[in-house]
Amino acid sequence: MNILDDLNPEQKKAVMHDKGPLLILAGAGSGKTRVLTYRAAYLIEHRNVNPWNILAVTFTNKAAREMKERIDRLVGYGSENIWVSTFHSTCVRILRRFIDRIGYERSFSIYDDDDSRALMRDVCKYLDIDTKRIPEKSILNAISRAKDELIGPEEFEKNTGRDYMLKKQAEAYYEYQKRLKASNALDFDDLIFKTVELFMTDESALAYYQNRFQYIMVDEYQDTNTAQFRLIQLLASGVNEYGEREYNLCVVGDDDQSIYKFRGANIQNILSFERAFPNTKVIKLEQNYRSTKSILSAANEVIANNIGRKPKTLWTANEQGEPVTYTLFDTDMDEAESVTGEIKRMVDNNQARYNDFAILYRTNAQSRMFEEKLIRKNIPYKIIGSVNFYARKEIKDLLAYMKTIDNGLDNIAVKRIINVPRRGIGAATIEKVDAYAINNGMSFYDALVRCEQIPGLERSCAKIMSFVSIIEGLRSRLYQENYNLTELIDDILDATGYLKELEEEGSDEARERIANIDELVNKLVTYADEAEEAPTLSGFLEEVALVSDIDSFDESEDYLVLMTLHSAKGLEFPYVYICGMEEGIFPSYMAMYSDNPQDEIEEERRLCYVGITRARKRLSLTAARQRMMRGDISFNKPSRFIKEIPEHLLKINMPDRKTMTSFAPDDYQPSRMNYKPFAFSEPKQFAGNNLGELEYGVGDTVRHFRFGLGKVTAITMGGRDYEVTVDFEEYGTKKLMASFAKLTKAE
DNA sequence: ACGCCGACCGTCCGA
DNA sequence: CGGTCGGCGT
Repeated sequence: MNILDDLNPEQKKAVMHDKGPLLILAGAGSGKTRVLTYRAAYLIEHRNVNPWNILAVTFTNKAAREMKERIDRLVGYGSENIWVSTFHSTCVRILRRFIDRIGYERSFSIYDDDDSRALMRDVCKYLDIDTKRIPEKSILNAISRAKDELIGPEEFEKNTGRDYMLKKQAEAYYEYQKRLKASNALDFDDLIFKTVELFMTDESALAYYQNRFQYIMVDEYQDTNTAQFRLIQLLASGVNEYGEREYNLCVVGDDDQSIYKFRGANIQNILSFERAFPNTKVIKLEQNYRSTKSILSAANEVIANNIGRKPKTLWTANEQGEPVTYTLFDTDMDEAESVTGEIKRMVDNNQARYNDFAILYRTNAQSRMFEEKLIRKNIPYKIIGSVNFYARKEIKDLLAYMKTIDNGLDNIAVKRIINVPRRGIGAATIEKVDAYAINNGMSFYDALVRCEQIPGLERSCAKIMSFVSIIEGLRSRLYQENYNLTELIDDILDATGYLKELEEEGSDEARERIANIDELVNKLVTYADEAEEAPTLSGFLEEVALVSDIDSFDESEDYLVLMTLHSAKGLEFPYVYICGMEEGIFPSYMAMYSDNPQDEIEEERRLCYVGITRARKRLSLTAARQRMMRGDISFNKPSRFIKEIPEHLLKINMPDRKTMTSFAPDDYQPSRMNYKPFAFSEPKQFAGNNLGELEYGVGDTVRHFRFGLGKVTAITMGGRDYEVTVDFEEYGTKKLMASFAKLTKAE
């Protein structure tokens, strides 16, 4: 076999690169996954590298799974020993083995956002922090950013100065971290942070992994944060048998696709990689294999508006293809109706299947209108990232039972379910137990066990004891022979009366909850069947904690998929719709009016670039003049990103309905009153600017009073008016302002 | 202790 | 608009 045959020269160089740091700047669609997988295969087959010594890190489980499958197909056997997983899973695996060295128990819980918020609520109450003035969310956010930067509570406090707000946040950070520890729990950011901490404090643990991971590959490197960079740097800094540092680290990224600054991604990681790792070999992959020339040119034109990027130009040998289309609708409802209708028509005519399409948007809220239309049209669809399955109440309740059984120290889990279903244990009781637990340095659960010693609890104690005995009963069964996890969940549902309560309620909502519970049981069975090691409760909880919605996306199933532009990163589709191309939506209002609009608009633009480059054959952009947002009607201008695509690449569609009016004028500024960014009660800003509808579109023949007959070749918006390009039979091509030219449609 | 209702709020993106 | 929280009545 020669796997090198289907690679271009640059790709080949990357695959065959021997030792030392390698930075691959891989443009969108340039075959970076191919390079990574081939490289892994090449190392194994041609350099005699033991698969055991290779680590590949991705951002999503889906990407990890796919990479594994592709390597599997390339190398016969042994590939199962390659460690391919996400940053978070990698860290969990490491911590499960060594976290006791930094004072946690190896059975630690993983807190999701909800759990973290519940904990922070407790913390704020305890510290008397007025969450009206300092919302929990903002504190959690500050902590999260700090952890991204490897800043612990001590260092955070040092940097607070005299700022009251920051001082309070520092206090909360301390207490939050203290309580996580007491609950033997880690939040998402801790997974990375604590792994770095482990490696910094325990040389033998670090040496173990440095020795194991002699070749490291990182995908989507542009989205790593400082903590992740440090983690990779530590792992890659092992020495070989001659005592030399080789830095066999291969990272793949594209600075133009960096779209996660808001969650701490540090673009410097890619921009200064060469400085961090001396003698870095840099390889650029600039040939795009995915998109048509039209689509790629549009992408290049848009991203060219960003300054401070690594210079590169993607090119493709693919055909020119159809022009990118842009359609401005009256309302978001028209937009959804038309897009879904167009897709259905193509599928009905057997021109495409549903899974050839993707509808992309900036915010999850935009999915609503589409969903309504899809249901009405009976189109099979999947919305990625709307309500996370594991965030549903009944699922979280059951998981909290499992966590309580698995890790009795997990105070948040215990508090969540102590009165679910209702056992007559109220807030007052919980408060007393909690205070007792804190004063006596014990866990909430241990305090429950000793509730007889807690003053003022005489009446509730019986109720508490019955809860404790349920948990103890379930826990003891876990250690029986032949007891499996499916039985456990059945026993939980049974012993707690959870299922019974739902069955008795009999409402539609209750039925749906039961269906969700069944789904959870299914997932548990799947987990037990597919687990690589012996299935355990912690193993299942861990898997659940680390899945994201995109992981469940299966492109081989024939449904239409809708998702945010962020979720679409790394995917491709023949036909892509990017909807809601409006100022205030995309780019978002937050970016436009932030402290640093320049930077944030550039990030939005990169997001736009990511979106455009998802399309293989056809890209359709849409916008709406008016749109329902949070119950109000808002009016937005078309997105600046539309204007950044040169007109010769853009085909402006007129919606079917004859209601075209002008674009909003350029000086049309969103209102900032009332924190309602772009909502107006009346569209009065349009008054005096009514240019009348355009009765013609691109391709139509029109008549001008002086130039005679001509064919419309393009319509763009310039400022306050349409700019119409007409190819006249006698006078050649002219650009005209629609409101002045008085063009009429000729038959 | 608990359920209901109305006020209020926060507005994006996500592992 | 939709979720959450606090107040109030039972």
